[in-house]
Formats: sequence, structure tokens, C-alpha cells
Amino acid sequence: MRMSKLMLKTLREPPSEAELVSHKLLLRAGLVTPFAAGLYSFTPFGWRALRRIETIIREEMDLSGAQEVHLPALNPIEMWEQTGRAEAMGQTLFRLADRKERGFILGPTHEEGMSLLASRHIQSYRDLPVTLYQIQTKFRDEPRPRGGLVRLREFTMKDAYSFDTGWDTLDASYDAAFEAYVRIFRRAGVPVIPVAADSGAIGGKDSQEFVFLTDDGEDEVLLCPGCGYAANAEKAEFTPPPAIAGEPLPAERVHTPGQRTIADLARFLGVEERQTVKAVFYKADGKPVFVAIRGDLDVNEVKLKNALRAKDVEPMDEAMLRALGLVAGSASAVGLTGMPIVADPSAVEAPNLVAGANEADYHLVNTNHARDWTADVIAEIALARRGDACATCGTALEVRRGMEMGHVFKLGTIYSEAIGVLYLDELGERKPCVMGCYGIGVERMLAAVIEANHDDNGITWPPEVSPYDVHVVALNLDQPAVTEALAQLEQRLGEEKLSLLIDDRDDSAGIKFKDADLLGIPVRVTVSPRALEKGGVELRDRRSGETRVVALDAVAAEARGILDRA
RNA sequence: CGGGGUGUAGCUCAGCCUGGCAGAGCGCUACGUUCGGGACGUAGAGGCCACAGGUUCAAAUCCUGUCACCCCGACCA
Repeated sequence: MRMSKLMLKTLREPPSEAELVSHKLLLRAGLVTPFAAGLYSFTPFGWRALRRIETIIREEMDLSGAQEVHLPALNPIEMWEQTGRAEAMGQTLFRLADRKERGFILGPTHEEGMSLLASRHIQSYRDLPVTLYQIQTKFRDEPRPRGGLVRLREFTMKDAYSFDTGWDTLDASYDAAFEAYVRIFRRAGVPVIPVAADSGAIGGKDSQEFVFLTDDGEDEVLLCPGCGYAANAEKAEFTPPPAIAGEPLPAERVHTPGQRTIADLARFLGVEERQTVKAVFYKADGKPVFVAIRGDLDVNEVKLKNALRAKDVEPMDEAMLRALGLVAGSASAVGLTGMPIVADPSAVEAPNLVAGANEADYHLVNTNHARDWTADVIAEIALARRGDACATCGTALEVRRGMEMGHVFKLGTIYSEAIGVLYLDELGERKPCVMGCYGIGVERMLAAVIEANHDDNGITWPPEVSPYDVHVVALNLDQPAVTEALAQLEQRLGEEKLSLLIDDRDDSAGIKFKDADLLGIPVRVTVSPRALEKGGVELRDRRSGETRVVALDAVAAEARGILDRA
């Protein structure tokens, strides 16, 4: 490709809207053009990078035994109603109607569709196991798209779904997908770690996310430096700080004027925060729930949702609070009726805790579970924080930010039952397939590739993702010796199946070198009178900056060396 | 949805407080000089100052409303 013909415009300064490095470089190097929040167009150069990522994914998925298919992005809404997700996904779904007013959605994911496809082809255990995947456009009306390609409203996803006869063989399908993911991220130059993730109240067993650790990530990950345990914040298991032991003392009502927060209350009474009970009110699927947790801990809403087997949990609104007569700041489970009480073990096991008196400006000291109040549900619903003890080895957990690059998930039979993906087993019995699902966001991966591979001057593509293999900078093209050498170079590199971006623009050397660094192709070859005098062309490794003059007939091998080494 | 910020040339921004000809740098076009790390000169093109309404003799500038974009949070199969 000749740069004089390529529709590409680099920018000296990044547009002000960009915050992340990847976003800035995507715009400066001209890979994408914004259309609206969460919507981007790809230019020829950017599109090549994206397609190369897809190629890696496709090769590794095929190698793992998965079979590529393609589903419509437009889905009849009925199958989403069949699984209950038309409602569950709420406003995230882009909805539309056809001319006959039949309802459709633009697929945000394809469990329903893939199940429907599988159900038409799977009849017997002899047809199993099978893993299907597609690389396809997804639509999600995200409340807040962000970070350039990190969170989009329309994006490409590689989504795969495995169908097995049982949980035991699902393990093999899951492991195959897991291994494929490890290879995909390695080839694409994105360092990831697998972390345990929440599988949700809808069932499922194991769920792991592949997380790229970066301070600009939107997810929080807890890591144990002791045993290597890694989990996202919603899933992380830990041991909370111990309670202060003691024999139960008689409860007592005390006047606590103006003390509404745990911190104020503890200071006012001269106790530690872990000697109090925090009262939090939630709405679980629309119904009120009272949550009690030790004062020094916070509620993990995902764990709470799972404990309640609820579809949705949200903080209680003012109206419901008032209607139920709850006294925010002085509420407690003591004497509370009319709603279920969920308690974290921390609030149950610790003796002599300070709790609200359900009366403004009054609290109770020395309350004890079982004696003064009783939880309807006791479940671990506390949020892990930096420094908490690892549940496995006791080491203090660390917190890191990260980007979720991929997710592998043992789904179970939720969708196969709802859609009817059934098979006949050896005994002639009809059973639902046990499913797994596996996703990678392709644009987000491109963003991560750049986050992980750049320097002050621009992108430093991993060779397998780079839009071109070799960037040829031609200087002094008015000199016949240069055009002649360029022609030879083109031929030899072409024979080696190396793709070339040739800067034949009538610009100064400085501009060309700056652009070459910005665009980040791994190998740069400069064809110029100066290099020719020294007996060849100049070869430069984008990453190391190492530069040397190489004879024309050795360039292809040398370039290949840089590409293979990186 | 809550909080904050920004909308002026393709990009980065000044001008707004204190109303009075629409500006700079980069980029773009032409010509000339340059020619190995974002060169220089000359001459140009390019604007619904986000949009709507109001105040005023006069609005990029003041007032009201709306929209868009970005950031933080909430949310996120």
C-alpha cells in the first residue's frame, strides 16, 4: 500500500475528548473516527488491525475444535421473552418493530439465538459435544459508553457456546475454550490474568474473566500475593477482621443526638466501627429487604442478590423508606417486622454490638443476635477490600484495576431448557444440554493491545496484530537510484509474503519518521541515497530502536527475524 | 439517572469577565526554496461561534431552555 493513496490522516495532537492512551493513539494514528457516543467508524488502517485480531481469534477457536457459524443480529423478541431476558436486560436492549409491528431487538449477546440454532440440529447424545462460535456485531444501549473503544454501544464480539451432555464433559469444553483464550491473548500481546468471577443468580458454576491489569480499567480485581488467588470485587472471598470477643451484656438504650453515620456513632460512643451494626435497606425484585452487616464492612450487592436469589437488587428509595417507617441513621433489626432480615455472619457472630433503636437520635448498645433479633437469612454478603485476609491463605489482599477482555462461563441448562436444546441419551431419555459460553470483545481488545504496546512516540504493534509487516520510508524519490532500490525491495519483500506500507509522500523525512513511529509497524525500512551509499537500506526495529544498514537481498530475512522475535 | 466539565476552522485553542469587523498555531491548496526526526517564505481556501428563544441600536460574548461530547459515580448477559 502506498501512503500517498491510503485514506489516513494522522494528528499531531489528540482530540480533547480522549483520556485513555489507547483512545488518544487510536485517534492520532487515525485508526478510528467517532460518530457518536460509543460508535466509531474504522479507517482502512484501523480496520486491518481489527481484522488481524479476528484472524488470531478465528485460528485459535478453530484449533480448539469450535465451529464458526453466523446468526442474525436482528432477533425476534419472542425468544428473548421465552428466557425472560427481554425484561431482565431492560433498557440495555435496542428495541424496534418491523412494518407489521412485530417486535425485534438488536442482539446484545446470543445465548437465545445460538440455542435456537443448536436446537434445530442437536437430537442425540451422538451429536454432542459441540462448540459453536461467531464473530459478530452486538448492540447494547449502555448507560455510559466510555474510553474510546473500551465500552461501545455497537461492537464486535467473538461469542462461543458449548453444548454438552452433562457437567462432566462441559469441563472439557470449558477447558478447551480457556486454553484457546490463553493463546489468543498471548499472540495478540495483551497480558491477562484469569480471575474468578460471579456467575449470577441465574445459575451456572464456574465463571472466569480474563483481565488485563491497568489503572485505567473499569473493574476492580482482588489479588492474593500469598497464594495467587484472583477474583473480581463482586466474587472475591475473604475473611473479615475478627470481632471483639466478650460475654453478652444487657442491652441499653442510649441518647445519640445527631449521630447518623457509623463513623460518627463510633466516635461519639467511643467504640470501634466493628462494634456496631450497619443497617442497609434494599429493594429486591421490588420487595423490601433489611440488611444487617457489621459497621466496618460494606454490602456486596451481587452477593446479596445471589443470597436472595433475586433478579435485581437496588437501594431502597425514599418513598418506600418512608412508607415502611424506617428511621435512616437509627434503624436496626431489633423489633423490626414486615420484611425479611438478611444478615452477614459478621453481624451475627459478634457480641455486644451498637445498633439503631428505630427511633431518631437513639441507639442500643450491647445488642446480640438470637437474643435481641433474629436473621431470616444468614449469608456472606460483605465486600472485600484492600488488606482483607485471603480466604484461602490469610495473606492481605491487594486491589488492582483491570479491563475485562474475555469471559468464560459454565452456564448450565438455563437456556437449553428455556429454548429447548434437548437430546436423547443412551437410555432414550430426553435431556437438556449443559451449556457454556465464552466471549471476547474485539474492539476492546484492540484498545488493550495499544494500552499494552506503546511508547511516547506511538504504537508498538505486536507483529501479529500490526496492520502491515514493514513500513518502508522512501526518501528523495526524485533520485532514480531510490526508485530502483524501492522497486527491488518491493519485489523481494513481496516474495516473502510481507505486507508493506510504503511512505511515498512528498514530505520531509522528519514527518515520515514521526508518522512511522506513531503508526507503530514493527519493522521500518528506509530507502534513501544515504543508506544506498552505505551499501543497502536502513532497517529499524520499532520497539528497540535498533538500527542498521542491510543489503537489499538480506532485508526480507532480517525483517522476518524482527517479526518472529517480537 | 446523580455530580462535574466542555461546545468557536479538519485538530489544539484564544476571544466571553467589561457586548461593537471572526482570531492564532498546526493541518489543507498553489508556487518557490528546502530535504534523515513534525523545515521556511509568499499567496489562498476554510466558520449557522452546538441549537432555539430572549435582552439590546448591536450578541461568540449577557439571560433562559434544549442538545451533544467528555470525566466521576450508579448501572453493566
